[in-house]
Amino acid sequence: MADLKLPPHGASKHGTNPLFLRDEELRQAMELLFFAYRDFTAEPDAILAQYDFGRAHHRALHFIGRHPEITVSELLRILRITKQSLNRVLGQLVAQGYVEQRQGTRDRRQRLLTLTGAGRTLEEQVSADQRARIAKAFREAGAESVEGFRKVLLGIIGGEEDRARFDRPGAPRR
Amino acid sequence: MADLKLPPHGASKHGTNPLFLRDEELRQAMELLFFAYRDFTAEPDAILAQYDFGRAHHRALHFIGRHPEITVSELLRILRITKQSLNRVLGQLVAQGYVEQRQGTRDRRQRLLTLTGAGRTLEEQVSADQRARIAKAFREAGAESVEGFRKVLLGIIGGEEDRARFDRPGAPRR
DNA sequence: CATATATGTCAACATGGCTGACTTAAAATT
DNA sequence: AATTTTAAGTCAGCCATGTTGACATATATG
Repeated sequence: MADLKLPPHGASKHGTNPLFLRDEELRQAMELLFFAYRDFTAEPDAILAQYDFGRAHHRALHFIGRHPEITVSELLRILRITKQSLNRVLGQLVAQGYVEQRQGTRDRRQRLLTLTGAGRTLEEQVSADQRARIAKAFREAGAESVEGFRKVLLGIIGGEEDRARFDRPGAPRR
Repeated sequence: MADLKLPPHGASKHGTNPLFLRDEELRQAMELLFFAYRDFTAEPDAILAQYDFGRAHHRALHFIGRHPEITVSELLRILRITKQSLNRVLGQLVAQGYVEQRQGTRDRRQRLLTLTGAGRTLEEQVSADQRARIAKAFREAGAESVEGFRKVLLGIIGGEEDRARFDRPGAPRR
């Protein structure tokens, strides 16, 4: 694969060889992901900077918000970072009153994480632009396109565990 | 927006209030983007590490590959990073023979960037998993879904300039 | 000729990843 | 009951990649 002899990647937008067309299609998709993600994160990053927080804080706020009483290990599994990295961020969020830790009852080793009121407010504020951006894109693209968007992104996600997070009750079974 | 009183973000998967349903839908989309991007970048990052390169190098390789003779300022505009950040990365790629710089002919201040053979080989290798991943997702989701995926991601991208990059000759005009 | 533009460079700093080593408390196993 | 495993936290240091600010050079443009 690495030593295929190919023309410059951008060279055959209108080429006749279907292999090149396919490559062009795939590389366009890569770029779509890059640009969308770049613009998707720009605004939240700017708002967070005012709180001396970064994208890492937002990710923690988001997933704690979505899963009240989430355990530290589950959060680590989702974010795929080390516990040292997470603890730095989590410590700040707890110290500044955005996240609460409670000892688990079934397993008292666990520290269950939940947003405080301030935490929910902050998350709402930080994600407002992202939600508006997605809403606009969904509205413009239409319901069918939204379904396609979901299907393709699900296909890109690697683990069955993570895909299962998006099972929808009323969705067509395929 | 920040002081709306909402239940925990994950609380109303089957709720009856359409506002909550909408919020849930939007937040799911945010997560889809997060997980897809996380898994999309994991493999390339691992391969690049063997060359003592990072994701920033990959982005440069990708866009130089897609746009041979791209100028530094155009690359900066795409990546939205400072020229100091780019130069660090670019310097390494040039020093190690993956990227060539040529003086522009029309404007001799410009340094036109192009991948060398080694650069193309490296980019091919690093992006192989990404292309395979997208190809699999496209294949499983079907052509209609791919169209929807494109439309939604285009809607997420902010600037008209960047959207124009994806104009397709044969695409339906809507 | 004066000014604006494209590029490069030096220095210092911040964020958020990482590894490795070690601790504590509680659960699970033997 | 003793041992081992697990969940979480901590300290120390490293690295990649972003930032700002100041300044330099060559070339294009008015």
